[in-house]
Amino acid sequence: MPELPEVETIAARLRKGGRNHASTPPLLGKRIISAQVFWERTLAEPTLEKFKQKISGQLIREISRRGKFLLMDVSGETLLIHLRMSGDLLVETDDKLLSTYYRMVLSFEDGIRLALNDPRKFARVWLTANPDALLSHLGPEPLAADFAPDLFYRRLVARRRQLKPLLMDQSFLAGLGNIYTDEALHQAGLHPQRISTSLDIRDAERLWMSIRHVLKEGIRRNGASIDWVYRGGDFQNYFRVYQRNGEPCPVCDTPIQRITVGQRGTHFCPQCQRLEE
DNA sequence: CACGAGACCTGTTCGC
DNA sequence: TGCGAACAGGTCTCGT
Repeated sequence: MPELPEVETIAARLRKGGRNHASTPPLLGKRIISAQVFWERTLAEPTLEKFKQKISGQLIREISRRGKFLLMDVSGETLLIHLRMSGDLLVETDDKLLSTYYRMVLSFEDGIRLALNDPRKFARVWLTANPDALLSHLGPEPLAADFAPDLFYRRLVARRRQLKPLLMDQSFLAGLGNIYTDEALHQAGLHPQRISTSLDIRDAERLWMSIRHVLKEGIRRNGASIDWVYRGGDFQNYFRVYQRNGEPCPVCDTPIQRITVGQRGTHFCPQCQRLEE
């Protein structure tokens, strides 16, 4: 489910509380009373015993995001959550029933709970004093002020790879997944299988702009909500190519095509995104 | 180094 | 209707 805009939306909701439809209290400044883990592999680090003991009584001091990781600072340590394919975080009160797909629940003071809902069980949670061990391999934040187009160009031509798998490589750039990569490449008019070294500075600048534009739009729409994992965003209504195979390209009306690139379903316009000039 | 296949998981949708 | 295959917003590890 979650790429950068979805994780950013969730982080903001946990920080400030839910706005629009679902009104939930902020977790910032709240104290954790206890933890329950229903699928052991969800907890990557430390052991279940140590985790329960260390997390109890902790105050949430800060909530942030790096790439697709959600970070919650507690005293001396950081709680990191990666939602992978089907994870979601729900804030609720403890008179609600636990869902079958809850893999971990943190109970806060005032009867508030944070539930990690994750049907496919891919999500992972870490509690560590050294979050950099997990985060240091990540590439730049695409929305950061110091992520400049010329830096992006240099990184692109430093490797010889197809654009789509390269953009989704978290060590190259942190935060893009299948949806936003397809959308950004379409907007930039670049074929997903175009080789990175073949780009000139103008191509790179266009792609830089498209990536940032698409991510900002995603955040503005509170992320995308598709399938049965609904979370309140509506960016799915603004997809130009993702899961729109057969539908007309919004730019030129050519039917959108679906191919497989790097084992991932890939959507593009064969007219706007040509392999060779 | 780059790439493909297979794992990890469960649920939905599609095709016969 | 039923049943298997394909597919799903991610990442890791292994072999070539």
